[in-house]
Amino acid sequence: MGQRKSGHVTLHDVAHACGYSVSTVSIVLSEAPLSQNVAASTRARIREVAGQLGYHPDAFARSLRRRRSQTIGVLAYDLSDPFCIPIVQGIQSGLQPANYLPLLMDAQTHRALFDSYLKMVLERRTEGIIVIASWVFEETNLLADIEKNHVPIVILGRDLTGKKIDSLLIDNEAGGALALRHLLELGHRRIAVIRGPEELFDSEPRWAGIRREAANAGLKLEPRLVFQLPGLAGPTSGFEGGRAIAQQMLAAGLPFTAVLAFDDLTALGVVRGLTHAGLRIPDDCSIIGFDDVLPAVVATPGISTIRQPLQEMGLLSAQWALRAIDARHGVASRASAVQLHRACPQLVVRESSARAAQGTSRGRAKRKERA
Amino acid sequence: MGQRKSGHVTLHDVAHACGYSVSTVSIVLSEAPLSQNVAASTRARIREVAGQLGYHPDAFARSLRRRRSQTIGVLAYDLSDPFCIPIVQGIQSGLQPANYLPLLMDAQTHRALFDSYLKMVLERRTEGIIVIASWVFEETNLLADIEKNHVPIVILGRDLTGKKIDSLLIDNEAGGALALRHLLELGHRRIAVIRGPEELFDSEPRWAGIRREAANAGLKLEPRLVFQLPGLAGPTSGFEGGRAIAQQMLAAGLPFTAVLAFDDLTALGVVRGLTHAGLRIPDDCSIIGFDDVLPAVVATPGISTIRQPLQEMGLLSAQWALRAIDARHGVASRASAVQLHRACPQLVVRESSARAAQGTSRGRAKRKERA
DNA sequence: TGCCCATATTCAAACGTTTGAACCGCTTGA
DNA sequence: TCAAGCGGTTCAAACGTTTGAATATGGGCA
Repeated sequence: MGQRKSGHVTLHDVAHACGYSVSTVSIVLSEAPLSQNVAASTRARIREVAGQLGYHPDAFARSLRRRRSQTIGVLAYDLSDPFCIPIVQGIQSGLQPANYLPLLMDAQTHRALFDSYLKMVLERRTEGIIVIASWVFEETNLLADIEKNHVPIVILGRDLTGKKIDSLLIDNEAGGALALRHLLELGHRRIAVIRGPEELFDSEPRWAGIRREAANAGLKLEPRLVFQLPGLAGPTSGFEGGRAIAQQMLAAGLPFTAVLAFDDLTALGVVRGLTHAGLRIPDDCSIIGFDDVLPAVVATPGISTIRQPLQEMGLLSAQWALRAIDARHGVASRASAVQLHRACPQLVVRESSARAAQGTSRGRAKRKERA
Repeated sequence: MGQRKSGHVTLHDVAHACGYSVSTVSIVLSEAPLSQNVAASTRARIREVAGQLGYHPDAFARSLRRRRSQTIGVLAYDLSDPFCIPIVQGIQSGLQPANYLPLLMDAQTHRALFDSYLKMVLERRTEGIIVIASWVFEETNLLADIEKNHVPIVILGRDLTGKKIDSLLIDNEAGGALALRHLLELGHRRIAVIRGPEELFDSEPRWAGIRREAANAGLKLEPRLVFQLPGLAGPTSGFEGGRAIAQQMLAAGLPFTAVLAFDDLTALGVVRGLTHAGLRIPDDCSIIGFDDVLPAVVATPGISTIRQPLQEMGLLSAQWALRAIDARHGVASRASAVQLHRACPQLVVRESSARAAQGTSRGRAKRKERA
């Protein structure tokens, strides 16, 4: 039919087919302000022909000319972590109304991939970048390039306001405290804690919150019941770590009635480890996780956890990015200060936590206090 | 510094800064064949300046000129389904070596979103489209537009070869048979089956495989123990469905020692339902799922399941797409016939399936044969 | 008749690249 | 001495849009 060198239908094709000039066709199809001056009959005719030919405007040419890509880059450190998904969905729903498209990239925890994607994002002229919680992000020297190219960034999952980057994260300290308080309120005093891996930013403040809450309650945490997850590697490393630590816990020979795990996958690992050792959850031991990801919902027993409002956080990050873009184009007030949002964690009680064993009506007789 | 109207550093800026023409700079930085003719000192100088300025080529301008977007669109029906993630990763790793980038979009099961994304994909001139298993895809009239614009499509998760679309899917029939065979080999005869929702393409052949295997083994499936999942809505609808059906199963009053669930989330729902009714898995009842998604791995007991090689399938789909693109550019042999690949399902035995209750050494005494 | 206004349409330049062809100054073999 | 060749660099046109300025057409009004 009317196609030219490239396989695509162009404005030129449509113009040729209906006898008007490229300009007119462009004005009509892009609904430019000028299109009010175009005769209604012409408009109709052009639209009709465009439809017949299956015309879709070329985003490259358009973006090149308009200098807007209508795209923002989303860099996830690992999509296979169920943690990322709700965030991505939130971002998407935040972008949708503004007709922006997320350019989603999964670094799969590979540093090299991360860098190369960051470069691609820059090349594709995304008007903003949202980074989902990445270890090493700040080291990368691409950050300088990003600044040179004036692309606004939002980071989700850690505080980089010190580097003048808008940051959004959960209030880890409050979350840690909330988790411990829940266990305390259920009457637990002998509580094992699994701290997060050292290279993860969340680990420290979460642990601080736990200690604070313990201090408030006059509880002294037994140091031998405090464990530390090894570094992360792969999506199930939290699970494996939790499982291994559960065994260590039992081997330690100290009594405990509850475990506060760093996150949900770790909690699920603990469930596995303790269950295999013959304990029952929550009758013999309560467990609480963190994040509230899908596996925590569908496991049995359902895992009590501290919920991160991931979707809301994603949404907000998208809105921030859009605002920053507007500012760059002079729409909104320019040069507002760098922002920080600490999302509020929320306790979700499911089946993995229950009153401490002694004197409970619900629990069956404890069969083994420990291995 | 040297920036011009757009906030970005352009070839022109670099040329200006180092005193060479735009052409030379382009030739050097894009490593065109001609760059061998450029003096080594010039090359070095240009690279140096480009680096200093933080130059990144504008993908729009480049793609416009080269008529290659180096991008393929990936349309997932719902990213929050853990099923999608390994596929996406597979696609990504298949695209990586060819330096193609996936433009990932999550339709979130919304028909309207799906259409608008499809349109965007077309506008962004992705050179190919991979669709992950979508109910209604074939209905959409955009399909005609896609054809008009000559963009190769691959669909993952159903057979659309009838519409001349390359298709990749699991051998559902073999998978269903495999699942049943596993239960039979463990000595189960009273087996409940949960069929998939009607609108899902996988449901029917999977059920056919089950019936075939049953017939082979001379087993007659009890019709009152065959259930049907209601239509899907949301990521946890499979779980909720399985849970509800587990209760119906018990209420039916018929003995059964195993459940063959449509997928893993359904299986997890069944675990929840039966566990709450006081049964133990697998001692009192074996359960097998389908897919092998993350929650099935980290649940306790781990869910025995039929694994789909999702990552491999994703990888293959990417390779197909790339091949089709090559063909369009005359590199590979043109016009090969439409392709179909049925991936081979694989049994993964975990903890949710065990020998049938009677006469087993492993199982504890069955406490309730049924509710 | 000439002038202005409104309406409907087109011109042409730009966006930032890539690339075939052209150019320039030198050497070199005939 | 000259044509040919070559290394190194630049010209200029194109890719498909958008858009401010320009054009053509036709009244209406003085």
